[in-house]
Amino acid sequence: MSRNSETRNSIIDAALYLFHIKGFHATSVRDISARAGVNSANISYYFKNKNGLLEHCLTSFLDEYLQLIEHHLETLFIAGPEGCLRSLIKEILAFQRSNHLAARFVYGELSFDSSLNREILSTYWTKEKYYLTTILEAGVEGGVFRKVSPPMFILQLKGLLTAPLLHAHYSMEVLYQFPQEEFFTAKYLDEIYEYMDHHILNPYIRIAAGMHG
Amino acid sequence: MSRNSETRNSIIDAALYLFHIKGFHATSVRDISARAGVNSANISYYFKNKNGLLEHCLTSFLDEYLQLIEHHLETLFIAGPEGCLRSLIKEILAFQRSNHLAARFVYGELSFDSSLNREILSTYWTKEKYYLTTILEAGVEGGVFRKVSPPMFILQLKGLLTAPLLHAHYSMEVLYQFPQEEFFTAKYLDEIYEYMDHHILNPYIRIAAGMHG
Amino acid sequence: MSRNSETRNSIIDAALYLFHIKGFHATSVRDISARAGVNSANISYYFKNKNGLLEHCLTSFLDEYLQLIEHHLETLFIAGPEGCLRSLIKEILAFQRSNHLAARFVYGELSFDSSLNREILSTYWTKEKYYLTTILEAGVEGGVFRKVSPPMFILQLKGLLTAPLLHAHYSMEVLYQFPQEEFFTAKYLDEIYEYMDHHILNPYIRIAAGMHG
Amino acid sequence: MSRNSETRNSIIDAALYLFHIKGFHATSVRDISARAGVNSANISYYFKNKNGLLEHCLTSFLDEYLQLIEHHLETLFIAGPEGCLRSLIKEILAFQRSNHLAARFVYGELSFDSSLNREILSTYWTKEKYYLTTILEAGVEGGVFRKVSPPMFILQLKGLLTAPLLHAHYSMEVLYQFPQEEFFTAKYLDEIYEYMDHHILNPYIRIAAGMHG
DNA sequence: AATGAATGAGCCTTCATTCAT
DNA sequence: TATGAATGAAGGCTCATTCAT
Repeated sequence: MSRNSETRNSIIDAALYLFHIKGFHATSVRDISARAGVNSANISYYFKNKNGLLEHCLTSFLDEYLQLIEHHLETLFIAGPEGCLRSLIKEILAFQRSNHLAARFVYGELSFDSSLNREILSTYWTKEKYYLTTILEAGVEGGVFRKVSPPMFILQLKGLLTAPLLHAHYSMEVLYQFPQEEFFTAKYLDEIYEYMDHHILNPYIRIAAGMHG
Repeated sequence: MSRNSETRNSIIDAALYLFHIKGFHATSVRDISARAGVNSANISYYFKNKNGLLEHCLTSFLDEYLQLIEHHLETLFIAGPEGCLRSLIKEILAFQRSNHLAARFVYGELSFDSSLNREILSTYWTKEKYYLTTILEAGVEGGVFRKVSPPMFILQLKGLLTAPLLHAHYSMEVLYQFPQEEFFTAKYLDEIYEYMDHHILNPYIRIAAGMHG
Repeated sequence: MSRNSETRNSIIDAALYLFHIKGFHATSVRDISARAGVNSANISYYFKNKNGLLEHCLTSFLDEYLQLIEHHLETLFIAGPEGCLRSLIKEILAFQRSNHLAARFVYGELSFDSSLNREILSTYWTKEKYYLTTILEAGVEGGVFRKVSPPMFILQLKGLLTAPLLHAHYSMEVLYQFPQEEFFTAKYLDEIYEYMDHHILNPYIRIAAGMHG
Repeated sequence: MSRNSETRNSIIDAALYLFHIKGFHATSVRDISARAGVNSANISYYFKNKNGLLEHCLTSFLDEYLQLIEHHLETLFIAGPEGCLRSLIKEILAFQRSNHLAARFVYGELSFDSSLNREILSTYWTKEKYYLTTILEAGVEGGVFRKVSPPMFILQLKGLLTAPLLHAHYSMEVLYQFPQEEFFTAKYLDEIYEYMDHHILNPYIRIAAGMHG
């Protein structure tokens, strides 16, 4: 039951794709195994059951995501709160773009109540919140950020960061914006920067520095 | 097959609740009929099938939502683009709060690919986009709004407006913000106003008017 | 879900036959439904699941069996302990013969450990033991029975009564005795009577009465 | 494929235990291999398949059992029919007690119809019947036994001998008799002796000898 | 001698739906 | 209008078994 079997990987790939397209509950293990080109009993073999496969998809995505933030936090003292937050946002967008299958599915499936999800996700999001709050408070203390309410800010930031994921169909088919394209991400990043500039940067400093219009 | 049978209504209530809790695919027709206290054959009788019930839930929510915008658009010439947009945002938040069962489920289910959804939803969202764009362009033309890209703005606005819905669990269990409480909605509205002020209001006018910090 | 649907009855008949032939675990719900000529979902519909069907077969057999003993006990004061026990044995053999499908399966399946069986069966057997012990003790007190140990006697009696069931194949294919035939039952009943005469009847009374050689 | 591999033995032990607890069909190959602490492919390797393992368990038990009777028959001319039968019964009870895992399972599984069982078992039981009949007929001819019908007697004897096995749960949980304890076996042996005395010993001889009350 | 990977068949159950009443 | 009976399809999962190593 090696961690790097080809069968195992093909199952994960198929699952990510189908979960993201149809959602977890609308995807059958037979769907997954058919797409992976393997026998469906392998899902039970490698992940115990369908939920185990879900759990693996969730945690492996979230592990990487948290590591990204964690590693980034180390730059807080070098880059300062503003630089740190700015580059963090950039990297999160990039990360979501390169992992958009998992990302969309995690955020989508997340809305629904499942004890499984809740237990797993709470842990991750609590850590994420802690990291973000740390950056914010450092900024407020140093006078570079306004005195924002961290939860309120985090919720809005999350809304902005995940909008291209959660409204992907809408974005593409109604707005003709294609979140997967590099061009879009660059533009969208600028928008979030601008939001950030006006919303949490301390205006006096901003004006003093003559930054960002 | 009257439109106002008690049986019919109890089915809708049960469906909305369960769809929003577990999602469409994880909810069985028996779940719904059990919660509604009626025989499951009634679902076929009133809505043809499970998809018909879904369709009804989607469209009745979206109908009301679109009407809200539509009616609002009529105030465009009286209140002006800024006032119109401002009060529209307020009403959308209020509408989502009082219809949060349907709202959360519509946006959640929306992420997934289903020919049904696609057909139904595209029509609505296209109209919504048209209305919002109308307001925006009126504002830009009148000089009260900056020259923003409507799609980009709409996507961000959507992200902000739906964040309390789509990240409801996260909001409550990690951030301790409770989107259903009136207090929250009021505070969140202010945040969006502030975002709007900085993000699309023409800065010269803003400064001239000495408005909003 | 009426208690007397034809579908329901055909399922029970098929189940009893197959359980007794192949045993519970070797019988699939498809086997049962195929033999009953109904859709396999009906098993779930009428008995919740395969275990529920088993449980029904067990309890309905045991209910009838216990009632038989219970009704019989009422003759204790009329027929006296000896007559009562004698006719009880006769009726049990007759009952087992006319319900041999259920009987063989209940005693056979009983050997195996299943929390289900244990819970259900214990209650019944405890009652059975109580009834038998009542008869025995009445006989001992009245001097008509020897001072036998009730458990020991009951175990042997059980062994004798169930032998034609539990060793049915052996009986038929090796010994050429056919427990289902009336002739066999009559002969076997005599054998048990004889065992009873020598084994628990008080010898002094027996000799005095000049009974049974 | 040596006959005495440790792996092989651990499989047999695990199988005997699980077959006796859950029955053959309720026991999976994985259950067995897990309990034996070996890879489940070993079962194929050593016994061809699950049925082969069953077959081995049956035959190795029955071989030993038949040998026991066979060896015993040699004492017929020394000990005489009564002594021979008496000590045979004693040894069968002892044998069943020390092999109760296999014994209970063999008799339990025996009830069910399986071409496998039938083929295997018939041979053994036929031999057993032959041996027992030989003893009986020797006794009848010598005047020490009454003219009993061998099949009838064998069936009853079998019922009595296997009662503690086949009604093991019942015996322990309802009657509080524990067949595995030495004390029980001794007491039970006496009971069977008494049955034998009254049931097949020629009464004149018995009275003349003044034996056994 | 023994294993882990992989399979196809089959398991029990639940599903959405139909239909006579 | 509303129901209970019944169904065929599909669900997730476990099974005994094979095979290369």
